[in-house]
Amino acid sequence: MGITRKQEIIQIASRLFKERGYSAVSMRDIAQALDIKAASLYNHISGKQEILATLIIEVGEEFTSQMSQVMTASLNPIEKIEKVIEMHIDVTVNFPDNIATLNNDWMHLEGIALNRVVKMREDYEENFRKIIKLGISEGNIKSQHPEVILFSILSTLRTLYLWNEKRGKMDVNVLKKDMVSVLINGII
Amino acid sequence: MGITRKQEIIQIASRLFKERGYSAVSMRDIAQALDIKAASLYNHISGKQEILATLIIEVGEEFTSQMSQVMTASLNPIEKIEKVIEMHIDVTVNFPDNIATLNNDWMHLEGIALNRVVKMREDYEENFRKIIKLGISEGNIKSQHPEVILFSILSTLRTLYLWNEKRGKMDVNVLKKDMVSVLINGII
DNA sequence: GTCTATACCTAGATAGAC
DNA sequence: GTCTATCTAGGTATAGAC
Repeated sequence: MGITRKQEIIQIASRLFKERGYSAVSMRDIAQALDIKAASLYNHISGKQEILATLIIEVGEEFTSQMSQVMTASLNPIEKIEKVIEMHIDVTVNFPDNIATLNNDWMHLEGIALNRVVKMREDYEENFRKIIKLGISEGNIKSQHPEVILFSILSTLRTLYLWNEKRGKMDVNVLKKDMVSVLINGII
Repeated sequence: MGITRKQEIIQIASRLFKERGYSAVSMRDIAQALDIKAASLYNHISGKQEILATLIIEVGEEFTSQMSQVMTASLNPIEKIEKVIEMHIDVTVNFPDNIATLNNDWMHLEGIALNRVVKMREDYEENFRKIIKLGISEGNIKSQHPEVILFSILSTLRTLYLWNEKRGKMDVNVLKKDMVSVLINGII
């Protein structure tokens, strides 16, 4: 009961999309990496768009579900941010290629898949923003532009996937501890 | 004495590359945005590769030159990091489209242009790493994995270009002050 | 489930008229 | 400096044999 051929195609494709981007990878490239001909791919997927939509929505739903767990947990804002950072590191370790494609190629989605993903992203940001604003109003977070805080943390987390060579040598739990420390307490 | 047709082509192209990525933008797209035919582009540039190389190297050299000024300035490590943050915000304001392409499409460069850009990037990171390590050894920066600090700050700075809608409403000097504060002192 | 063959389209780029 | 016309290569996708 290994993975299906469809999952295999999506896995290989996401690795190629990460390296070269969706538009620069052809169906022939994907097929070649699987040692089959391009035409054979169409027995398992409807087209290139389906590959893109599947792998982006897979990781998008993971983020959505994890974020909603954080939102309903009984933690203070700082603790929630810590959880979000740790969660983001876990998802990056589990779906590094999907995240690259989500970040860089979401705009090549077509139809309702595009709308879904844009909405997921907005909801995710809005939840994060709520945590930060609550922390500011409670006096636990510096009274700074919440957008600057949101952007700084989120852009670091979103590009974690680029950091695999160095992270590979580092224990995930050490990385979490250090990341939380740097992003919350600063570097001084 | 306005800009040349070549500069105009590169300007339009960089905006399109930012929005859709290098591979998804055709020479016909670029031509259409200039209200001419694709064949006419070749009177001003040798091909699509030249457009890519020109706009990436332009901003790459800007970063390189600005970073070397910071390195030779008589400032302590924390002050140097502040300067790098401020510098990065300035370059982002001046070259937002070039930075998007540098970040996302550098791997589509061919020949020696690719080597040059990869080296520029490595040198830039290495300079930043030196500042952080010196700060740690002098006791002004937290004794944490320097790579985590480097990565956190750099990934925030590199994706600043994505943040144009909100930044547009914010004064550049306020943004610099807040960014320095968040990245150096944290959010608490 | 994979193949060959192919349809149809769009890509980057060039030639030569104006 | 821009045009039309065109070349060649490569793209996504389908039909039908095995």
